[in-house]
Amino acid sequence: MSLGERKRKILKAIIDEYIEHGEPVGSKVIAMHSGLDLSPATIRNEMSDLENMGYLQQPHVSSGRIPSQAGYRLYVDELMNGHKLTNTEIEAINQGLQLKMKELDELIRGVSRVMAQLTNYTTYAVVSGASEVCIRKFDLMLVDSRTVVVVMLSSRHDIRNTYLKTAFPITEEELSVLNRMLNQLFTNLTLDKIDMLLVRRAEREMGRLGVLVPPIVNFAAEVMEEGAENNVYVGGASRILSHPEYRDTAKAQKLLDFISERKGLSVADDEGVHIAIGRENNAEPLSDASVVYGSYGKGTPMQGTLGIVGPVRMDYAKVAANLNYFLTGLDKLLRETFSIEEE
Amino acid sequence: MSLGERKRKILKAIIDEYIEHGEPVGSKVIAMHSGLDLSPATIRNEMSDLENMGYLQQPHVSSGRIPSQAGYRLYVDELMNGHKLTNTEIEAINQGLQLKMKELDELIRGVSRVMAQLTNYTTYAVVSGASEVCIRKFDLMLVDSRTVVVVMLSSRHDIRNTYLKTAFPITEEELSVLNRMLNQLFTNLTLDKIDMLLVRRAEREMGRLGVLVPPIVNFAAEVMEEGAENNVYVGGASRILSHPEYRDTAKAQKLLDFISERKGLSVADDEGVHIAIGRENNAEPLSDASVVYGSYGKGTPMQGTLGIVGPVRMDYAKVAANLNYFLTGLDKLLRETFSIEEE
DNA sequence: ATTAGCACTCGAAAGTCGAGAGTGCTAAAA
DNA sequence: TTTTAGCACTCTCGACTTTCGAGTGCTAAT
Repeated sequence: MSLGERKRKILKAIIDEYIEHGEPVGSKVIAMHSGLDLSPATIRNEMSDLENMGYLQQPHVSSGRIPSQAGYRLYVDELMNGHKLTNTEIEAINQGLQLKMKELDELIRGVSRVMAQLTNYTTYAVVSGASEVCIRKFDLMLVDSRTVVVVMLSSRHDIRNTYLKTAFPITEEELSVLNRMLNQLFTNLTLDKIDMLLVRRAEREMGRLGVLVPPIVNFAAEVMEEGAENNVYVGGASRILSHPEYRDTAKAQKLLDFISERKGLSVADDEGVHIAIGRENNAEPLSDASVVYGSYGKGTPMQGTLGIVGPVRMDYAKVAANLNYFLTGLDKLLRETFSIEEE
Repeated sequence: MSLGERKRKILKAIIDEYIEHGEPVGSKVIAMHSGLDLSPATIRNEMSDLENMGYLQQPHVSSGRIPSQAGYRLYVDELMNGHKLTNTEIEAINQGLQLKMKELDELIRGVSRVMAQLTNYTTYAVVSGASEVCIRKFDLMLVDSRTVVVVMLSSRHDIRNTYLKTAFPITEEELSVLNRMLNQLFTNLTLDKIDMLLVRRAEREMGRLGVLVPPIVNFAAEVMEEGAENNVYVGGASRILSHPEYRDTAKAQKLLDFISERKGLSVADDEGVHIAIGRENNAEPLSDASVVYGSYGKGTPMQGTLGIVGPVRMDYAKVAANLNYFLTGLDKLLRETFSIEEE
């Protein structure tokens, strides 16, 4: 059953109005401000129809209507205007993007923070785990004669480090031998290719520095394991507090806790911005929240999803437009960084 | 004017009771549960005195008393019982400490998270800036023929990295020359010792790899600058929401915003646990919050302060005991790591 | 010095009431 | 057939009142 043009216009006007003001909207306001030249009574009839069709609902009989989740869905799919980014927004996004490109491993953390600032909603970024993680490079540095810092670069472009203490002093020369050996034996191997035999062999070959091998390999294994998992960052957690639908602290906390759990957040792996409204999120704590999300960096080792979480009454047009622009920019930067040519 | 023993006992009983239940306490409860063998009427007289002395206050005339900030101060200084850590707490702390000792630069972030989990309050950790920061080591890695990762280790034991792209392919050999040169020229220099002449000279000497010198030195300068600043991490931001005094979202947000500002938080540099109650914090947004904080790692490059922020009605005994134990453990670990012997 | 007794105060919860916004329905107008 | 004016009706919201009870301060007796 498809809606007539007039019903669509009225529905759109109601939702626009409700998104802006957050209060049930009555027939009078729509009659006046919608541009349609109709009396409140006519609007009322149409509203009644829209309610029967499931697009609107009435908190109580003597109050205006608010959109149902189905109503929002239709709005998002077919009714809402594209939001034209303001210059301020564009500038803020561009600036946000430049911020952290220097330090790739901090990038995503920063991105989710910037996006939170931009939209005033809580955001999350999921860095997708890769199935085949390996260590690209080991690098050992001597801090003092008995302290070694091990830096390793994974195929996911994580750079991780760990400190090791030795019982005896070691020299730069010894260390560089160990360094070379680690890079020969343990780079570009996925976790399942590293077995105890290999570790033993390395240990034996290295003489007295052999004791360093197991802790280093262990740490490497940890890095690889973590690299295989999705990694989630949350930005602007406290921002949901500024929205009236989360005036109730318990509700706010439930949502925040769920997000901080870092599980069950929507992940995209195709182009474009996705919107999940209320119960469309298949997670109970999100049943009265909406998530706007999209994928970035597809094809690069840093691919992932950036999402914005807010109340169902959210300015979808604006948020989606912002996210879209942000994603496009981020994508471009990542492609340049990882030298992926457009085909 | 010093308090008689009986008044002290009554005051202690009142504050204990109030901390536990959060509601104004009346004379009856104290008469029954305080162990003192006195009638409510007597208690009332004493309470009246205590109010005149400024240790208690009455929300309204027909309600029980609550402690004033001065009352809490006295309680904290002289009245409260030491809290004996439970086995569960000890275990949780020990586990929390081991968690991240491997990765020093992640350590403090982790510490503040663990402490938040432990106490169910919002926490912060300030890593003190050092006045004389320098780069200890540079380390260059070739990711692919035109991408270099620069890793640098600062005297603050920050390990930071940045990605550089070159217009032309470079070899391992070239890179190791650059690496050696950077380590010779730019390590162990504070920021004020690095001038353009030095950079120019290095640039010239390096031939075609010279173009890499300025961005690397710039980044190093950034790292040094940041190392001179205090660095603040916040843990468990959403936890204040679980305390009834922050049922009011606006209030909660004001406090959270202040903490996230990362400025004006109390820093300690002597032994032991400090407690600042309400307006004792010299920051307006903290005027009805309390901060329990203490210093760790004194003498190591990672020294700083760990603090817990909560409502004035806080279980000081428990929080202080937990923090104290945590700080001691952390301190010990840091001293071992940085090989500082006890004198 | 302590305590029982009692009048008093005041906040919180429940109840009452009128105003106003908004509806649905009906009958007239277009 | 569609639209609209008119009107009775519903229900929330805020203001006001009432009731209840916890807790007090004071007085007089112990």
